[in-house]
Amino acid sequence: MEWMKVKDALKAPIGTQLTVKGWVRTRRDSKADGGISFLAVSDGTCFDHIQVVAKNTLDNYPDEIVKITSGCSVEVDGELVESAGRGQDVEILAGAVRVAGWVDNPDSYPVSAKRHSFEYLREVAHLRPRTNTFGAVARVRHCMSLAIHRFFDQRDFYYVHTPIITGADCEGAGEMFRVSTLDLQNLPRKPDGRVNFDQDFFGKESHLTVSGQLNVETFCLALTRVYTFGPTFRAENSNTSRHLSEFWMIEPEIAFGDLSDDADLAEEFLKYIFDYLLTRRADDMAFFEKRIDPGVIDRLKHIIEKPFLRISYSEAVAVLKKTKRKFEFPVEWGSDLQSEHERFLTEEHFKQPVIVMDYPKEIKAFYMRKNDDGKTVAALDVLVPKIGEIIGGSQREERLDVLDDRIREMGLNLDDYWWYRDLRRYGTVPHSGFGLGFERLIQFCTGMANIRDVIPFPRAPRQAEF
RNA sequence: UCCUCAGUAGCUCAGCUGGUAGAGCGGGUGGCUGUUAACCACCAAGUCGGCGGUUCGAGUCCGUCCUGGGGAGCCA
Repeated sequence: MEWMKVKDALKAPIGTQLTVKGWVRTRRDSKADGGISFLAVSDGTCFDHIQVVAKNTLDNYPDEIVKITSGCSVEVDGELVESAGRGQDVEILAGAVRVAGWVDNPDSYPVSAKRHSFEYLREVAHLRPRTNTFGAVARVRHCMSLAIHRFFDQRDFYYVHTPIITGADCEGAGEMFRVSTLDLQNLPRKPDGRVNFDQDFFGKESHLTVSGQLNVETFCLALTRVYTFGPTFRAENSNTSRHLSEFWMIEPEIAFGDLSDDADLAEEFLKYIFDYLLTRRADDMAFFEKRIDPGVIDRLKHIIEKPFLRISYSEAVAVLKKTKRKFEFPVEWGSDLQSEHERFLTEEHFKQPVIVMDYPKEIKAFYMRKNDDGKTVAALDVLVPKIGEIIGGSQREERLDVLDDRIREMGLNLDDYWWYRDLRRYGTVPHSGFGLGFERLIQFCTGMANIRDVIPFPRAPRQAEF
């Protein structure tokens, strides 16, 4: 008999002879006709499980089937039939049920058939994929990854694998994890007492990357349109529902593109991937809508349907200063917009996604292109309801002399950026890009409150068990 | 890192002003039922986060450490 995944079995014609394999969610018994057991079997290929009907005529009924508990793995041969009960359209009338793996101690099975808190499930991260929520999150993550790659592929972007280990301590995007093979108990020293990194694996200090942007720019200025999508690391001791020590980031970069092109790309990107998600994972999204975050589907549709408004930072500040609404943090030209300001703009004032452009140069990174006014840089933030900033991007400074001034202004060392500066010496062009955190994207489109629940194995301060 | 709340059966929690522990779910057994958040009865299960202190006596009070949640900062 053909092994069918549950997602296909649920749609197969009545009468199909098939085998399904998976894990039992629940077993319910009836005494009718001398005994019938109902097994809810899930293989994770879709949100729903399939019901298996096992009758007492099966030879292992009394010895095995009635002892099956949540978590047991089974292989079932049988026929797909119309369900004689309510609650499902089809079910499998079993001809054979083989138990592949028992549950050692059903009394203490960590993900028993009951409600569990997310906090608890984090402690059993190896078993939580078997729950409705984490199965759905895993499928949504996959779907969104695919959507991102398809979006870029269809638009002639090449996927560039930027390095995980970096010797360039450049970006200043927070604390970095050191990569070293030196013996911590016996560090080689220089005469002045400092650690001698000449003897380290790479012959210099090295760290885990905090961004692939600088590297991907090099390929942008050769392949025209590129993107990275990979893990990034921050050693910040920040313990919140929106931060991880290890997370995934998407960073496209376009040559011969200015800030306006960048904004176009960001808007088209978000609309595409959310539409793809709603189309392809309707089952999981219905679950998130019903059980996790009512309203999440409307928020996504809102982004798909509404045009993104574009305003300057200065205009945004003017709007915020004019409103009667009280904020915890004051609004002043020159300081960064707080989350409450961003949400006010997109949720209450404009009631649509907003792209804020041209921020004061003091609050933005050195590589962002200086505008003619001398006060602002060509940066953009895409603001959406519920979370505020979802994307941050900029046009990069392509003029070597201006870039050098900015590096010096920020107190950085020109030599550290020698290869980055070379890009401005050899065939420089205007180029732009943006970045977004993949897990925050998944949080947004599932409504999951804690970022540790949208990545399979979260890494956070004091948390790397699995 | 700071502020704040919490840590009691496998899980979620209750336990008033200190007198040596209880419920629901889950699990087991039996009854009933084409079951599906099933229902009814019974049973098992906890050195009350660790260490120290106050007290005749601490789950309950004090100190400290560990762990987790929420918020802040930082940011993606």
